[in-house]
Amino acid sequence: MPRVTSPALATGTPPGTAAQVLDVAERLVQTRGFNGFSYADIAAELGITKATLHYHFRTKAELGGRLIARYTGTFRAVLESIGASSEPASEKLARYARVYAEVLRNERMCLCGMLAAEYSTLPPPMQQEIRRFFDLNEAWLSIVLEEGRRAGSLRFDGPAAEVAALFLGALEGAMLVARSYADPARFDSSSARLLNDLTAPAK
Amino acid sequence: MPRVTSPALATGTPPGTAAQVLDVAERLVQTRGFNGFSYADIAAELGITKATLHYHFRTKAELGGRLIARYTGTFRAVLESIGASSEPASEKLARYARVYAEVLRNERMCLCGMLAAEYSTLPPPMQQEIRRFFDLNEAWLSIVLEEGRRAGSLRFDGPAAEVAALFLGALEGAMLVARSYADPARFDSSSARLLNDLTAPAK
DNA sequence: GTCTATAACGAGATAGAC
DNA sequence: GTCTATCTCGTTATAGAC
Repeated sequence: MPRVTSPALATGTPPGTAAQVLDVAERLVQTRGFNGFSYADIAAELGITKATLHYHFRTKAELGGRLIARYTGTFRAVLESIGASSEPASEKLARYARVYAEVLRNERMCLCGMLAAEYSTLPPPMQQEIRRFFDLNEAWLSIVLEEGRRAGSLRFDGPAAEVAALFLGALEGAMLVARSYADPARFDSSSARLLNDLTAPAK
Repeated sequence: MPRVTSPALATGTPPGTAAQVLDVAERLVQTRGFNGFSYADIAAELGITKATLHYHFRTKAELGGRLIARYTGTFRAVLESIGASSEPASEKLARYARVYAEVLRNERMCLCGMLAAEYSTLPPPMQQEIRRFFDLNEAWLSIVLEEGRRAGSLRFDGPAAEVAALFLGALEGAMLVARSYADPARFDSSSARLLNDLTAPAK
């Protein structure tokens, strides 16, 4: 028998089983890694069987792929939202960093940062989607950085793409290390310093 | 029958089974993660049985602990070597970054950076050793940074410990992302930029 | 769409012979 | 110090009833 039959409300999508599975799986990947959880973990948490999981996501690789796709989609929407605002580029970068800080405060690592560690053990389709996530972030960052440099709110030398790569990597690494100390303030410190180097700045 | 009975030479320690196991396991952790390999992988590569592995390392947790201990010890020696030189602090930092670049060129992630991703799945003794590794690195970096600021070869604001944390995290993150692209040059770019921000610098 | 049951395999670990 | 043999459990995945 179906466990939950919540009706589709006018507002928002109801939490169908597939969505609930994605929610739990996402948290497990972000905290334990793709090789650090099993279908049994998800099933136990939702009170369903592993067989039901396989009905919604035939294989773990497929679940992983859909996980990244959803995460990237959500992220893209956030980036577009921040990008569309009329704030100075420096503030857009600060808001971007705050997104990562929020993830960390939930005791999680960036989904794709976590998967990047396990990269060589993942199926090629997942690998490709991970790179796409990074590409998306760096492309967005490059645009914001260039915009800030033109407007004078940011100062840096060389290609914006290089600064974007540094910024992204530094945030990912700051999350990675801060998590070992269960200390979000560690991340905030590095984040603020990165921002400051781009605004106060050079020479 | 014993597979290899290489005599202990006057120079260096012969590659006993335990050391060979550590070598293989280290590479597997750095490329696949602690949850991404098994005793069977090591045994197959060395042509021994899993039982033999358990003789040298009773549990996988013990193997993991000894792995970090050896890695930290090697790292400590490298840091002391760099620290003892009479080069300017900026060059010491550059040499430090080159150590990471070398790891990446071997298609590996920093051992403890990798383990930091899997942190929440690891036994507490391993967790503590991971933090010790980061502590060691940040303490060393703090000293070098302070030394460089006093001597005038480095310029930065605020506590050296904060800059050390940023520097360490940024290198770890740069490795993490660069590995997904199999592109060491990505790391070199971020690394050079970090160094430059500390030497060319602020305001 | 969810269940029970089970297949098929790999994991970490141990006993005991040599 | 290394082996063979085995145990126990967890893993992904499938078949078929409801």
